[in-house]
Amino acid sequence: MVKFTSKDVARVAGVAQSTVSYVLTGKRSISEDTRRRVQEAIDQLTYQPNAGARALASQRTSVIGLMVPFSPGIDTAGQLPFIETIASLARAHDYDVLLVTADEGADGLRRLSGRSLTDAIILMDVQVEDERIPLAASLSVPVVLIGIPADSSGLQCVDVDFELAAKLSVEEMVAAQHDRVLFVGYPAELERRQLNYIPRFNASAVAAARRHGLTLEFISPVEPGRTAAREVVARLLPDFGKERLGLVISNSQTMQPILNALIAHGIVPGRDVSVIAHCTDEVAQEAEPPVTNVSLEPREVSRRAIETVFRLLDSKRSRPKEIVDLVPSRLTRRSTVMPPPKGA
Amino acid sequence: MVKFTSKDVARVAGVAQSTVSYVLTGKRSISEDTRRRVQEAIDQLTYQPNAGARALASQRTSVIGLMVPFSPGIDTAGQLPFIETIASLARAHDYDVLLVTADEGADGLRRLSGRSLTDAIILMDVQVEDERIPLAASLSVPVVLIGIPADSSGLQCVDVDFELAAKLSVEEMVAAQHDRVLFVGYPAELERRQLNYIPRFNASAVAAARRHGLTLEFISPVEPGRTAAREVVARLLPDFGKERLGLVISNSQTMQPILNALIAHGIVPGRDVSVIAHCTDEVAQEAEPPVTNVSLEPREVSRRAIETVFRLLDSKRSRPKEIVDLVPSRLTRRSTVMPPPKGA
DNA sequence: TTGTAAGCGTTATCAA
DNA sequence: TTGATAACGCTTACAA
Repeated sequence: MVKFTSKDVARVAGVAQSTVSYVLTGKRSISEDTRRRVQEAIDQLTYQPNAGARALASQRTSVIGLMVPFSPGIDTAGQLPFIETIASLARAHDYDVLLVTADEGADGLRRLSGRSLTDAIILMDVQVEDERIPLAASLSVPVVLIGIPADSSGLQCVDVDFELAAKLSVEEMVAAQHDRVLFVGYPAELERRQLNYIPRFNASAVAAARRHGLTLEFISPVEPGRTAAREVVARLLPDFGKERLGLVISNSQTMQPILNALIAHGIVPGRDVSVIAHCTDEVAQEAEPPVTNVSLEPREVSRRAIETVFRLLDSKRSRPKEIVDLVPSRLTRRSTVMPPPKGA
Repeated sequence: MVKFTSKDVARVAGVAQSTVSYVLTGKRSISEDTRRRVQEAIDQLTYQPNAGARALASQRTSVIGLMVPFSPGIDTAGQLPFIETIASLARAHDYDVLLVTADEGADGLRRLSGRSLTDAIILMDVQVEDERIPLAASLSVPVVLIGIPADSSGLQCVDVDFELAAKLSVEEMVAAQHDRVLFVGYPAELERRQLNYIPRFNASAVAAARRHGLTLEFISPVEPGRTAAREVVARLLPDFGKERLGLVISNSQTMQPILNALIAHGIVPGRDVSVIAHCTDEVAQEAEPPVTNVSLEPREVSRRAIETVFRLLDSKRSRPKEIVDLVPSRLTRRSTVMPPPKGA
């Protein structure tokens, strides 16, 4: 397969090479006749501009770097909606996505920026103390964070509103008049990684509980999978029936195993215990049984991240002030929360 | 952040610009003294070569294109191990990964190749009749397929050995002396997409069953999620206990819902029914209950795909003959298959 | 409205 | 072992 250049197109169309470029970029007004001849030549040769040459001349790559938290023990399923949405929306803006894994760390960022591989970078799964953050703020390409670091100065952040999610969960438990609410926490691997949403979620839960005079307990860490779930449920076994017990399951991956473990002991969510999970609506709907949830909105988070990227790319140099953009959760009732007691 | 070029490095090191290039690429022998001075200048300026310029001059991008089957209704969780493995292994070879979604179709391939965005392309989830295939074979960049199209001429394919997986499943059911084996099939969306592994899996199952005089039934399509699973189990309900029934669950996503539905009816896998699933070992191990499985090996498939990519990149021009590389499944017993009857 | 030509930052050839 | 220098294929002033 021979590859043609804009010079070839120019020759066929009988114009200057620069005219071909101007037809393509639209940065100059072109007579209708010329435009047509050039376009015909382009079609005839199935010409496409060379990306490297374009990047070199224009200082723009039309590529967005996406650093994803692939590493052992990560919530594998939860990442895909982010990646998918970012890839699709980037293309809608005529950008491509270069995928790098978080295990490259700060060096990865240095590489993307230093080699001018991308015009902007999106960082997923930012940690509280994250070596990439101070670097990110000093790069020549704009960086948008998904997640919130301890110090986000100079950077744009987008994240799920974990505070709201925790608050909604607690309030729903309060409304259903529970004596005791347990927060079933995150896998040790996630806690170790200092994802700041964990303290945000928990602190907000504590605050909301205090406001309503509710006692809160935290079980943590809890691994995903059946074994850990069975242990958690076994530990609670003596208390079911004695009191109105509510479980808030913080992590998507531990939800179904916990439900299974409950059911295995004949404990029916919505009758013998209340369960609220923090997960996407799709996951909640397809759970067994469908579980009342406060939503995660990975697609909306991604949409806003991409939007922020393009805002930054547009407003070259006039760096907009940093913001933390939180996507609110909605609570959807699916009958795993017990109705308030008869007497009420 | 100022960006330095190899010219700057040359000035600082007191050498010609081309010498800097040669130090970096190692395509020329350099005196130890010069190399050191250049390296010091590089370190001092934290110089990194511009990717676009490099691609333009060298005709190599050091980027691999990965086309992934993101689209509504796809097995979201199952894709990630592929993507992750490919991204990591590419980096190990000093390549980056450009992610494009399959909804771009053949145009996406044309773009990657035509604009010289990538040195090679990996196509995931190839369909039987796939508009991208004839195009792929004619591109100037090598293409490796994950999945097998109707006509793979001129292309390298890597895939899970679905035939073997089906055969192992049937043989295990035969060994446990089942009267009747049901294959619980794939979601309609997957069947519609003409993924060739579906007929491969099913045909192999039929052939193996015939060899052993076993009757096979197929339930298909079966959507993922609780609703469809409950329907399937409800339909079978009259037959449990009357005969030795075996279920082979073809699709990872329908497995847990089916298990849940069985358990909800008091039907215990491994005692009242046999279940074998085709899924990764991780998923099988964490299922409730842990399920006997024939393995999917997404990481091994990805590893071989990347290996093939680099083989093709090395053997420029001397295009190796096309191959279909199948990754074998292993059967792992986890007690969801009933022991053979006492009398035996 | 169009053409000419100077870069962009590398690689790689040709001399030395 | 090293230095000049001509590509690489585009974008974008500067002229016309």
